[in-house]
Amino acid sequence: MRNISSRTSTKSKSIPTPCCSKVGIKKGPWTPEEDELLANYVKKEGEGRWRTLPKRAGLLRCGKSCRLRWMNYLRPSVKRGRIAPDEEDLILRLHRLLGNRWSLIAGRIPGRTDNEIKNYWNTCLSKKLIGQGIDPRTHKPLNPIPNSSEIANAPIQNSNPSSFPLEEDGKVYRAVATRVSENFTVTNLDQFPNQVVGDATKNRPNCDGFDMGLQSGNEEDFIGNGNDDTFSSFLDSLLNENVFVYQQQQQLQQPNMLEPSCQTMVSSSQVFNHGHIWETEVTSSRAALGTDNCGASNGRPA
DNA sequence: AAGACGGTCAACCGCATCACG
DNA sequence: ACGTGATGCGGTTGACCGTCT
Repeated sequence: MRNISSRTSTKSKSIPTPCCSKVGIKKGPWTPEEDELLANYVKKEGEGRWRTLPKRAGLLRCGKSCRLRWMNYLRPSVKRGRIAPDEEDLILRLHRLLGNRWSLIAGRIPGRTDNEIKNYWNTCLSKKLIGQGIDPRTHKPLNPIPNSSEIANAPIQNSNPSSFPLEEDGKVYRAVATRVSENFTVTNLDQFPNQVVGDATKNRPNCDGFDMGLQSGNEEDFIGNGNDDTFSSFLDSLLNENVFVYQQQQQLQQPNMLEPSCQTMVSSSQVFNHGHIWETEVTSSRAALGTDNCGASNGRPA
């Protein structure tokens, strides 16, 4: 990680913006003095009220800039340094499950920010996947081999779905999973605010090419209130299942490509799943809205 | 030695959602 | 129900730095 102080004396960007266009509002890299002012103020007064914070803290910055600086750099819980191999593995699996939901992914990796993970993905991981012949958006082979694509494109069926009420960061999630014969297909990992379920399909973040489908917010499917433990354990199980299928696809395409850490996980998944083939199909937002170019249909079959 | 090039990452931008009156 | 300000999120930009030629 580059030392921030080496960048603090650089020229500020000068493009005017709606929130920073006021005369006297500073832009560009933060100086150590500004960092200290902000950190001291937030430690003393707490987070929030970002709009008025700069004035109260004696900073010539807009509130957005202050919030970003605190969240991505100054917060004590922010972990600096290189992404560890196990973190990278986790990012890969979470991205396969969640798509470009950087804040959700970051929420599962202690000390890492969404910005950091997003940067790491865009600069390192996506290129690494492309180099391995894998589409970083879909996590499927760029040039599918028929046999392997059979796994990747296992039919999504909708008989007897089970809903998983989940909650994280104060938001409620729903994952609808369907077990069909030997295949377990997660057909929906839905997110919606607890209070406005009906708006769940509006403006979902970019799914970035996932094979997306989204069940419209149907409150009858929702079973009670979940908690973070439920979400964690469910997501963990998804991750374990997901890595198994992921490695299966990779093995079919490039048999000698597995890294040692992944091989270990595959073994455990195989034991856990009693040799069954598991498929995880995670769906996300924008396709369901008809506002992206993912080319996906509107959710699961009825 | 120096310019070109590419990678990295902090910061900015626009937009959507939330909260509240 | 509606309007408005605050907050949060993902995409993009551009400066810095190391490596290559």
